[in-house]
Amino acid sequence: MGKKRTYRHSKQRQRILELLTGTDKHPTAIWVYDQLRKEYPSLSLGNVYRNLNILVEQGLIKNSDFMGSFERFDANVNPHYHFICENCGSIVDIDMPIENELNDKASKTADISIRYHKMQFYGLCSKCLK
Amino acid sequence: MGKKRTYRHSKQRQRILELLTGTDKHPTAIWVYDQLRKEYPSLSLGNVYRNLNILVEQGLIKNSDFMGSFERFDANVNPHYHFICENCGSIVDIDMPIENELNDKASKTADISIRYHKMQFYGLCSKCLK
DNA sequence: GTTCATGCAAATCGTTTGCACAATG
DNA sequence: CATTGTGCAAACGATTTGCATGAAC
Repeated sequence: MGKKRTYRHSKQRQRILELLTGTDKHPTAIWVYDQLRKEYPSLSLGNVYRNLNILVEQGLIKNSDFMGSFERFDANVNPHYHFICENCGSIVDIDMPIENELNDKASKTADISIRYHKMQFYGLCSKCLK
Repeated sequence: MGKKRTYRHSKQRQRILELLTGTDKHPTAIWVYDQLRKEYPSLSLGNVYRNLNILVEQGLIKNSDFMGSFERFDANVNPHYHFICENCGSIVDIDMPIENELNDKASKTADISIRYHKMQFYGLCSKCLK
């Protein structure tokens, strides 16, 4: 039995979503907080976090994180891609050549100069496949 | 004039590096700490962090971080790649198709099943190019 | 009126730092 | 002996949570 959860309407959450859909930045919680404090002077940062997480739950926004909240250290200093198991969280180096053409391809989509890229694959590792 | 810095030999740092080169995991600081505490019961976590950062400075290990220490929220929930400016830190969505063949290519390098991938390009944005 | 949303402050968690002492070169 | 490394504890910064009150349905 999944926990049931109902969402009520909230002006603050509504405005947070509007702020996010209205910008091409990738805002942090504090940015949202600073913007919205002008309209709701009593707004609390904790509530911004709560609503951002609810919007993620609802699938209305995405949280761009990477490998979780821990720093990870790697003695393999050569450029390489990573695989992250969605079930157990283990991280594996992927032994395939770097696709440098992607840098050129991506450069052409905007007025930017690209030096390198990082890539992470997500799925299930051998252990978790069984 | 860059600040000069000399590194002395330290058994703890030596062992931290050995631990990292001897594993294919991508350890966190606490993992290293727990391993090494068996050998050095008085070891402090703060010192582990200090040494990990020194090893990164020396280019002997890598710190796999992503977009800095802040969570970033994005109302664009469609899969897309990101560009991150190395100078100003701004994040831009990259408007190019997802390279799904890469999932197959990467799957073949190990016994894993891949559902999707993320990619981040790094370089200079239009503002910082000038 | 039951449940969810809010503000506030305190708590939590990963990481960094100040300090006094020990080890290195 | 000048400088770096260490342990310890406190500080830090981003995020979460407990609690009492207010709003939604």
